Amino acid sequence: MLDIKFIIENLDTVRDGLEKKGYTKDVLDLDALTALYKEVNKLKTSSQSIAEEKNKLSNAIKSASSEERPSIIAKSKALGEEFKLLQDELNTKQDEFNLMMLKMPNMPSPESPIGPDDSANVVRRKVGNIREFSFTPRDHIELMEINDWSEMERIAKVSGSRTYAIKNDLAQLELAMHMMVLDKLREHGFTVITVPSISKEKPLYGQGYLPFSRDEVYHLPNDDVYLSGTAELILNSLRADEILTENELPILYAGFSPCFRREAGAAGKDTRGLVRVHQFMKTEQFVICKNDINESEKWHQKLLQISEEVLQDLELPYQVLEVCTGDMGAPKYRQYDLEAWVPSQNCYRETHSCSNITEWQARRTNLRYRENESGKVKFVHTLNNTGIATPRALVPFMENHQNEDGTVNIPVKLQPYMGGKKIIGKNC
RNA sequence: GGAUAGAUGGCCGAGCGGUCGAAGGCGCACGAUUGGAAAUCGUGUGUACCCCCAAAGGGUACCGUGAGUUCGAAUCUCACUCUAUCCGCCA
Repeated sequence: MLDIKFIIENLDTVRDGLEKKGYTKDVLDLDALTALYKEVNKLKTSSQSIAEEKNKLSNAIKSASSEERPSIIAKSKALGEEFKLLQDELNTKQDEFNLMMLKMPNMPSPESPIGPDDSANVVRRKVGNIREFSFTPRDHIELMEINDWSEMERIAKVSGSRTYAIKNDLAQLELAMHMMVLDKLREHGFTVITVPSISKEKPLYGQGYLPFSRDEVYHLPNDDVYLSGTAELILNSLRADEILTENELPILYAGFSPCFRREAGAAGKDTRGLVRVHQFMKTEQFVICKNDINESEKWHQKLLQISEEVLQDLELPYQVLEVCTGDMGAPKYRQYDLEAWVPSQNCYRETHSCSNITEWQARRTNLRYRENESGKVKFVHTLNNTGIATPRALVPFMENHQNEDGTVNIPVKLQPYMGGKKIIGKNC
């Protein structure tokens, strides 16, 4: 959420930001928003002055004589009626205003490339060499089949499409990746935390998932709860409504959780294999820091660096993509995606998404801190980034590290988490 | 699933229709005292919003959430949420 006062004082900047993010006037009308804000304030002023008068009368009653009492009560009662009418109108307008504010996206960073969709994303750098195969490489599905690493067809019968079951060394590999990343994050000062995948509705508004994309999230109507698509959802609301001390910041969470996504908008995309599934596991990096753009940009770079280290430790070639204004989601100020090379698709595929949200989420969750020097209460900045997400990360992993006989090499950094194994597969 | 108890400020805790934004304590900040500190004493100590160019000032709301009763609600009524304990079930 943005600050309404900021919006009003910087109408042109905000209009420009909206445009860059792909919001046209018929989606979000700033003139209507400011007019509504003024109307709400007017109603507030008049309803508050009635409340004031009413309070005065009520207070007068206790000291009034029994003769004056009935007339004061009658007066106060009449004011009460008037108050209620105004209050109803105010509530309606206020709800309308709140909804509009919930729909306002964050302003993009001036550093972000400007463009309407992913075609305008900019490759900032490529790291690692794309391997030249001396044989015809297999895709990850074939590799799983020849090594007896999966039960893809059978699990589809049990659990439906876009689910996966992997076994033997590959199952161990999946968990090993998370352990490796959690260890790394702990070394960087993160608090390792495992969180539920069950969420009430409110955190979805806090994160900025709602009111934007209800279709994407699983809803369990019997209990009116939702299945979380990322630990970010939970971690973002974990400290909601608190006023932290500045000394507590930054708060660094390494959150592990199963994640659920309906993939409603991805029909027909990546239907086979491990790239896009309804349920997966993710270790998430989440940062809560001071309200200072230099501070949060510093953390943004730090998070990016950590996930680059992860891909480097996994010895995967990757590129750093800076996401353009039109392709980043509403909550985001600035976003990088990391994409690892997938030989069978002859392209880079997203493994990490690293975002600075600035205070946009904190305004929604009402998460603040008291500044040491000024004693002022300010909204925190939040940031999030993937640590590692499986099984997707297994796709570039298997394909890049495969040998001609179908075995897969384990990079040195991961070997301790694989019981010292240097290579996995049926033929080794 | 069944049965009880409960939800008050940063924390503990009183209040059970008006004088309550809320006693008292702890904590915290500032000041006095001290060579310095501890102890002691004094003062202060929530958030959001509205009016106001701003400051000063004035006002409204908030005692889990939402509705209701009343001239007036932390206090009474209802619903909901959450927490604790016991029983049952269970990885």
